[in-house]
Amino acid sequence: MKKIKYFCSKSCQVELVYCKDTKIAYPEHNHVSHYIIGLVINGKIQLKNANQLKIISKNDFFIISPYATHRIESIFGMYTMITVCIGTDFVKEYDVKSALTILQKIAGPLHANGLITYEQLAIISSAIDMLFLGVVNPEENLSEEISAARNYLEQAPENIVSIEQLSQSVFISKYHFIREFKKSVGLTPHHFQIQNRIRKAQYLLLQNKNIAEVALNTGFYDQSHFNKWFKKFLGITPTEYILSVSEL
DNA sequence: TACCCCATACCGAACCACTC
DNA sequence: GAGTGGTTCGGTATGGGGTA
Repeated sequence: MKKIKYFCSKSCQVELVYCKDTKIAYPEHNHVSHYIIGLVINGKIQLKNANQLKIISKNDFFIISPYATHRIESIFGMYTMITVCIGTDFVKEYDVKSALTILQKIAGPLHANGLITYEQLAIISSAIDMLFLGVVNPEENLSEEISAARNYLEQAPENIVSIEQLSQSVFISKYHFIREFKKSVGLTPHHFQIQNRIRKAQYLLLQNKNIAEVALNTGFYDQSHFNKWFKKFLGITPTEYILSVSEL
């Protein structure tokens, strides 16, 4: 089995990522429209979330709300982890039973192959339960200006737009804009834009578009730069990503 | 397709000044 | 003191070239 395996639905509303014996670190980022449930299968990771550092050990789980900026570091060596990403729309439109059915469909074979235990499956299920019970609520505390800029970068990350243009569009100075954006969103405008470009690229790659085409359609200058950022955010190259994806 | 290298432009953190 | 604008400068993303 490959070190990273992605399982996702056509709509990308439910996605499972299995990272096996890896040291991949994920830089500061957030997920704009997904809840994240992570479970450490083996080893330990360090999670920085809401300015708190936490050590997540074997069989510990964590839940990340949409827009919550976080970072994962592998300071304790190799780790194995399962991450379940559930779209906010999915949580609104479906019930916990639907989510657990999908989980069973994906994780069943992993369990059958001895990659996760029954207990670990149960931990993920209870975390999904918590999500649907509304225990986890995303915090939103944005000014109108920052919200508008964030929406723009979310909806059209491929557009080439400078910080200056962006700040002018919301009628505040660029210096103040960068400060306020980072304070509210957790990432600088540029990082947030790149992150959303990578998300869009993931989606386009699943539509069988070729890598060079995806690079250009997501606002990157060329494939070389696209590859660099893709690997920085996901730990693997676009080709490795395509090879590691199984659709449900 | 996946990397690497390097010069240049741009971003953003830190600091300071100004206004209220 | 808080909020905001301006400046500086180091870091890094970009642009453009290359090789395997």
